[in-house]
Amino acid sequence: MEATPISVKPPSPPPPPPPHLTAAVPLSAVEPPPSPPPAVAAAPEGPDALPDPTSMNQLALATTPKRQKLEDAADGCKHCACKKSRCLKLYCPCFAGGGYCSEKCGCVPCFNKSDFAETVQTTRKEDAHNSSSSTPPRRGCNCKKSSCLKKYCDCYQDGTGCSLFCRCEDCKNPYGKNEGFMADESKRFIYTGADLDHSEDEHDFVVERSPRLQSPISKESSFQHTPPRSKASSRDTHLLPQVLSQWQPRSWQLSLKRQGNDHRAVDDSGENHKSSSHEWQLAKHQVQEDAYSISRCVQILNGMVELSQVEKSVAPDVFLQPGNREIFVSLGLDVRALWLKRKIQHLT
DNA sequence: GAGTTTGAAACT
DNA sequence: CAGTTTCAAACTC
Repeated sequence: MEATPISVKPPSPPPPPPPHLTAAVPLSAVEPPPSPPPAVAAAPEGPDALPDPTSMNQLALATTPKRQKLEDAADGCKHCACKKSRCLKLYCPCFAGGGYCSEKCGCVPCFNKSDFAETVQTTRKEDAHNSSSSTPPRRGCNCKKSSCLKKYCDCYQDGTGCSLFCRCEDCKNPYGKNEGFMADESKRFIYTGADLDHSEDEHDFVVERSPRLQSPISKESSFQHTPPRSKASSRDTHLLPQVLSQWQPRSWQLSLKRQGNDHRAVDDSGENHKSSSHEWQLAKHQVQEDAYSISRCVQILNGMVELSQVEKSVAPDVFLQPGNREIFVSLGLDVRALWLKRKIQHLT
């Protein structure tokens, strides 16, 4: 999610195109030329055609798709086909992706063009302004019926496994299930604190119910299978530990908020808050540390198709340096291999 | 190609 | 903030 340039859910609607604009430029004038039928994707479809995850990417690349997948083109346009949103709402993948629609889009009418840059900018600006800064960017999917087996699922579509950040139900993502492995004390702490009864003291909740905080990322059992991918997506970031340092699950925020409230409540005693805050910091630090563990790096390494066996055998030496581990994990998928190869060269 | 299903965004 | 509606893509037939 992605590096989400704009708010995912702005609370107020973007304004319609300014009257002067629409008056000066009739809708018909901004309608894109009839778009060619979407190029097609021969991706296997239907429940029976559940992809072999290991061959999925090759298959998608090698065959003519039955339906063109909305993915970034070179110009950043996703080739939408909006009809009602005027491409000024997040329904429009081009708008949501921060780019303009292109001539290849089939959208009508379209105001997400450089011709209407002012309108677009105003809309974005207001969206950003209206959106709550406390709302974390969406991470992972929220599938309920598709079992993460279809492209409705962002994770599946990106060829990534679901993570604990997903809220999917009955997850069967072939790239890696979200099995709710955090259904132990760690989960309660990290993820679903809000599910618990908070009528009791929050400090007890934090300290006593999470005696051993484990990293959701480093716990390898969370991902049943993560095959190599040929496609990288910004949305993959929901799997990356770096997210942990940038994003706090709602429950964390709630927890902190409550701690703040408790703070007022127990201000006189003081110590409780101080110690829980300390515990909190320790726990957070522990998560971040686990996220950059050697085992985590090796896990990522194993899934990298860009590296040879020899390189993979040497790469762990690079991870001996904690700084290297953090860089490696934090790097985007597209440059991770390049960076690692360079490091390996320095070693040898 | 039309109709249905799905999940996210927008709205109430 | 939960429930509903709207929207556009994915999917089925």
